[in-house]
Amino acid sequence: MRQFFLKYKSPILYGVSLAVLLFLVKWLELRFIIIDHSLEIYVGSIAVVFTVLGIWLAQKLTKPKKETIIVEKEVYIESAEFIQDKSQLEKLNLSKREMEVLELIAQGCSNQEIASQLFVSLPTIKTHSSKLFEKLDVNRRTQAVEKAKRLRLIP
Amino acid sequence: MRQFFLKYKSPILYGVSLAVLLFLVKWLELRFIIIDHSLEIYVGSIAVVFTVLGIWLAQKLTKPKKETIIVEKEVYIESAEFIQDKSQLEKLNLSKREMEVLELIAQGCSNQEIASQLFVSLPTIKTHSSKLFEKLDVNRRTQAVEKAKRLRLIP
DNA sequence: TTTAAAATCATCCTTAAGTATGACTTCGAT
DNA sequence: ATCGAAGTCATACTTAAGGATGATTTTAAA
Repeated sequence: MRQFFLKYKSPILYGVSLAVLLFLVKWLELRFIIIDHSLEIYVGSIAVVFTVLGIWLAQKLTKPKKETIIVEKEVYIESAEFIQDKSQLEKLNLSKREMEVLELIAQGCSNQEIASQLFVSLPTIKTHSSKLFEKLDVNRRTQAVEKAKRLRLIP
Repeated sequence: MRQFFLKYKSPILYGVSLAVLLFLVKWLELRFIIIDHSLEIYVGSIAVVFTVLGIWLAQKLTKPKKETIIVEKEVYIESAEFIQDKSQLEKLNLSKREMEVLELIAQGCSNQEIASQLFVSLPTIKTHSSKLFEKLDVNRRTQAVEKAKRLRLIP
C-alpha cells in the first residue's frame, strides 16, 4: 500500500489536486453565479489558480535545466616522448652552440670527439663547455648532464 | 529599438500573451454567457489555457541548474617509477660495489666524492670504475652513464 | 652604423680521470 | 681447506677535463 503510494506519488497528487480544484470551481460557481456581475472575479481566480497549478506542474514534470561549468583538471600522463622545458632554456640563456655541446656531452662524447663532429678545434669546445658549466652552475660534465636532464633541457 | 525588444523580450511576450488571453476571455464571456449551461466548458477552457501559461512561465523563469563538468587536461611528466632491467644486470655481472659507483657517477659525483661517500680510498674507486667501464664496454664515465641509462640499469 | 653577444682559436696551468699492475684481505662455494 | 671472486689499497703513468685569460671574427640587434 505504502509502496504503491510512493510509486505513483505524482499522479495521485495531481489527481487529488485536480479533484479539489474542480470541487472548488463547482462551489465557486454556485456562490458567484447568483451574485451578478462577479463573473470577472471568478474567471480571474480560476486563471490565477491554474497558472499556479501550471507552474507547479512544470516544476514537477520538467527536467531541470542544466548549465555546464567546465573545470580543467590536470591529469599526469607519463610520456615516452621528451618535451623540452623552453622556459628553463630561456632562463639559462644557453647559446645554440652550448646546447649542441651539452647534447654531445650527454651522449658520452669526449671533447675531442665533439670538436671533430662540429668541425671546430678542441679549445673551442673547451670554451663552450666552460661557459656551459658556468651557466648550469656545475663544474663537471657529468654534473652538467645530470642537471640538464633534471631541468628537462635534454631527454 | 531592436535592442530594446531583445532586452525585454520575456516581459513583452508575457504582456502580449496576457492581453491576448484577456481579450479571448472577454470574447468567450460574451459568446458563452448567452448560451446557457456552457459555463463549465468556459471555465474548463480557462483552466487549460492558464495551466499551459503556467507551465510556459515556469519554464521561462526557472533558473538553470548548474552542473560542473571536469575536463581532464593532459600534463606530460616523466615516468614516475623506474623499472630496473634485472636480466641486463645479470648479463653484465656487475658487482654490488660497481653498481654503487655507477649510481654515484650518474649523479655527477667525482671519484674523490664517491670515495668519501663510500668510506674507501680514491684508488679503490678508480679500480671499481675501471672494471665497471670494462664490463660496460666503455672508456669514459659519461659513456658509462649514457649506456647504463639506455640499458635501464639506472633511472 | 655601432655595439654586444656569440663563436672561434690559442696558450698555460691544474686537477680529475683513466690505465696498468701488483698486493692484500675477506668471504662464500666447491 | 682451497679456490676464486669481490673488495681493498697503492704506485706510476698517460690522457682528458677543466679553469683562466686573451684575441679575433661573425653575427644579430639596437
